[in-house]
Amino acid sequence: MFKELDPILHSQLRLAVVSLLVSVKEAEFTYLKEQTNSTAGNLSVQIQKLKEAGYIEVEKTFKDNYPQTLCKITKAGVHAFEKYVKDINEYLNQKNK
Amino acid sequence: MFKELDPILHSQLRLAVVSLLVSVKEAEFTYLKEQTNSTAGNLSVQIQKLKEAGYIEVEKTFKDNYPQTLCKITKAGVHAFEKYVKDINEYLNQKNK
DNA sequence: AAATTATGGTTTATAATATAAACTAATTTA
DNA sequence: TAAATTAGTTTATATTATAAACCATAATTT
Repeated sequence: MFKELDPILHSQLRLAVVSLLVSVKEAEFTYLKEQTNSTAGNLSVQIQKLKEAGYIEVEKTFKDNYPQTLCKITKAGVHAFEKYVKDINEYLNQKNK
Repeated sequence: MFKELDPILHSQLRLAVVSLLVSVKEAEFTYLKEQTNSTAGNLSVQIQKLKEAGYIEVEKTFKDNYPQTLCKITKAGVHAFEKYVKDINEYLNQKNK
């Protein structure tokens, strides 16, 4: 009845990041930091974990002389997100059947 | 944009328990254990936390000579659950606006 | 040009969490 | 009466999330 919730996504900040990347397709570190209201340290760690899980790709370049970390979601990331949405909805909707 | 997710409810087992109690209104420990596929230890701890948060009420009685732990949701619990559902939906729906 | 501040992060330390394992206490069964 | 079952609780541990501290380079100020 209650399916296991993907522990990679069942984390407030990682879920927010993936949620953003699903719609945006590509985003900078600073953009994600602003949108999620997170600290740089926390975001850095969670981006690493999402990368290790294969849910996002991270590209490090330079922009206007400053380092730039670009994140984009992978197919696995999209699939995992969609599954998470389905799974958690069984917890949220009264139609727990 | 992304609201804080109530840390009491943003936990797989506690969310499952509250989700059940919202519809069932009252349930035994053993019923919750079966429905959530949890271990007794884990469930015991999470029930304590939900009780401390004021989200559920716990009544301990005896039934057929065995101890029986009855849980029912409180008004605060219902409100918190409804808020959590609203809040996490902003993470789940692409209409992040 | 030296010192200071800002940018864009990473690494480390810590506190909180989730979970399983071990335990308790009473009851039932063999 | 010994073993197993029921219904939990407590304790220990491993994982997490998070903030604090740190690092390197660039830009700015004096």
